Formats: sequence, C-alpha cells, structure tokens
Amino acid sequence: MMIDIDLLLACGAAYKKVSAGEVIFREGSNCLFYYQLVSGSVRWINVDDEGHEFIQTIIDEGECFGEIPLFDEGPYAATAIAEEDSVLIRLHRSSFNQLLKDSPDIHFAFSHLLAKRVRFKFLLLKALALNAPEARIATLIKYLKAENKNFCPKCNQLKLTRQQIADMTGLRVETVIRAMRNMHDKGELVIEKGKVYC
Amino acid sequence: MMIDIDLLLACGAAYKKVSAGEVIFREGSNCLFYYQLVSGSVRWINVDDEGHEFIQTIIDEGECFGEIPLFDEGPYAATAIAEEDSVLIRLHRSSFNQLLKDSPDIHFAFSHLLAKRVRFKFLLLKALALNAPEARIATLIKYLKAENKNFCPKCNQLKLTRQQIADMTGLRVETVIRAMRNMHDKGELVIEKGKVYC
DNA sequence: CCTGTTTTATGCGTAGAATCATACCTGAAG
DNA sequence: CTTCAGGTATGATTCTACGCATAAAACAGG
Repeated sequence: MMIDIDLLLACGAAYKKVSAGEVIFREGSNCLFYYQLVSGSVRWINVDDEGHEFIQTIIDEGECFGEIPLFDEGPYAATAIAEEDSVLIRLHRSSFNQLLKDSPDIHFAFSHLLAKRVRFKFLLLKALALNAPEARIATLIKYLKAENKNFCPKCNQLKLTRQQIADMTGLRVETVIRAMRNMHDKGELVIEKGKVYC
Repeated sequence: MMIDIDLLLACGAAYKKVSAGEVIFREGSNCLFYYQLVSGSVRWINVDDEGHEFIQTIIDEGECFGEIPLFDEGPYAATAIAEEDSVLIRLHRSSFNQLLKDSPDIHFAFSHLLAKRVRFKFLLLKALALNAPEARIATLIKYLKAENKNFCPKCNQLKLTRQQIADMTGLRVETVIRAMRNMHDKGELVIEKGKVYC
C-alpha cells in the first residue's frame, strides 16, 4: 500500500533521510505523521526489559507503516528503526486525515490494508499459540512468500537472517537454525551457503 | 462497535438465532454477511490437528465480528462458534458495502475498529513472543479490563475460565491455574471461590 | 440434600526450548 | 591473500511448561 508520491507532495508531504539504526518513532509516543518508505528498509519492533526483540514486521520499499494510530488515536504500538540507510516520505496527520475525507478510494484502500494487517496477526498468533518451532517458521515463510515480503521472487530467496526469523516467531536463533536445518533435511526448503531458498 | 439496529434492518438485515455450540462461520470459508451480536456470546477460534484451540477473541453483546474479509476480500481467518444461545443480526455483504459507501461516518468508525483490532493483536503477539506465563496473562487481563471485555465492571470480576485464558494466551490450563495462584499470592489479583477479581 | 458435571487444584515425570560456550563459514574490505 | 565481522553451526546443560493423573471444590438441577 502506497499513496502516489506526487499526490503526497501536493498535500504537503516531505522527504526525510534516516541512517541505519536510527529510531523513526518510538512505542508509546504520539503519532504525528503518516509514513511511507521510499527506499531502504525499516523494522518495527517491541523490546522487553532483557533487550529481547519481537519484530512485528520488516517494512520493504514502497510500503507505508505506523498507520494504526492515525485511525484509532492511540500511541504507537511498536518502535520503528531503520535497518539500513533509508528515505521516507511523511505527511502531517491532519493532512492525511483530510486526504482520507476527500478521497473515499484512498480511504477504502486503507481499510483494505488494515484488514490485511489484522489477518496477518491472526495467522501469526495462531502459529505462536499452537505450533512448535518448525511449523511457526513454515507459517511465517509461507506468508512472506505469498506477499513477496522480505523475499526475492526472482531467485526464490528469503531475505532474512535466522536472527530476524527468530525475532518474528518468538524463538531463539539456535532454535531457528536447528529447526531450519531439519526442514532442509526433510526437503521443505533449501539452504545453500547459509542462504534460504523456498 | 455496533451499527444502529434500525438502520441495519432498513438496509435489509435479518435476525438469526443460534444455539450454544453452533458454528456461525468457519475458518477458510467465504464471507457473505456482516454480523453483529445482539445477545449471548460468541468465541472466535483457530483449531489445530490435535484439537487445541486458540481463542482470537470472545465477542460480547453489542459487538460486531468477522468483519476482516469484508474489507480485504479474503476468507475467514477463524471459526465463530456460539458460546451460549445467542441472537445475531446479519446483513448481506453487498448491502454492507453500500452502507459504507453511503456513510463516510460509518466507514471511519470501521477504520477505527480495524485499527483497534490490529493494536490488540500487536499487544498479544508481543506478550506471546517475549513474556513468560504470568506476564502474558497479566497483559491479557489488563487489556480486557481496559476495554470492559469479558469483564464485569460492577463487581470487578473477570468472566473467563482458566481454560479460556489458556486458550487466549497459548498456554495450558494447569499452567494458567498455577500462574494465577502465584499472582494471587503476590497480590496481583484476587481469587475467591475460584472467581477472579482484579 | 444428594447427584452429576464442570472447573479448579496439585503432584510428578518428561520433552524440548532456552542458555551458554565454542567453532566454523562466508563475504566484504584492505 | 589476509583479516575481520556478521552470521551460521553444534554440543552440553539447565530450566520450565507440558502432559497426565488424581483429587477437591463449585455449581446447577432435580
């Protein structure tokens, strides 16, 4: 989901560059902007007291993010951090709201997006609550592949480290590494020189 | 979130009675109606091969449910089962769509609702991925209390069995019972004759 | 008040994920 | 080619939630 950049600029949006590791917004803080990722990548995480991360999602080029508070008036539910040097475009929330009011089509596109977000969370919650490590990982990979997210369709390669997969499934790196080796041995995916193909 | 019943009826909605245990719609099936719960309660679940349930949410009187596919055109992400004898009101999806188009206010109310759904899922996923049993349960209870969901504000009593809490947090009954006894001993909640007050 | 059913309670052995330690690839930079 | 860092691999040990068994409350119905 992405709004046309020219339209955004016409509404008063501005580009913003962020460097790898920079925090774009923090869990619990107020939402001031609508954000869209022009280039780079952003990870959207929760952190606990021991420093363990849960990655809600990793945002690729051309996706918007942090849109929930724009619709329900709450604070951010997670922290957005640039994974690599990235370029964002951002629009003040009041302008975004006006845009929604003026354009029912855009509003419907966002309802669609929100519904998809809920759907993905349903899927992952089900997997975390009911499934053992291998099945959790399989669920995540299947979803990412279907959505072409964090995935290269040309070379069929998953663009995530074991650590990132662990942080998206509530597991530890070692567990993910072992589980995925198993899946490789069972022919459920291919690991070659550490890279994952599926 | 609930649409005015007179308005729904004017759009062609109809009442429907269901008995306890009856399936209203099933995971994976197509969405034909918008549903609203008039009386009773409905649980919205995923089931795995071994028969273990994950309860995505328990719907109380006056809430709508199963709205995701109406917005993203996908199949149902979970199965809805009547917990007790209940009365629903349902509206054909085409009429619902028309209603959204005709009434931007209602459309905005649903965007708000969808955003809240995503927010709750964020919260729970974070808890399932990062937290031990007690903290998971605490997160769930805190949320339910704040939303007055499955909770009696008059007597401060949680209206869920340990089994239901287990099925909402990806734990086993015994684990939940033990964890909640602990929380009681630590003064984090009160258990009296098996009932939970917080 | 008795009876049966549902829910809560508690003990105990076990499976398996977390944790810690260590070593090995792999690709990028000099 | 060598060095180095980030990622992957693997063994050993700990820890705790699970799974099963059994019992005791709590409650509804007759």
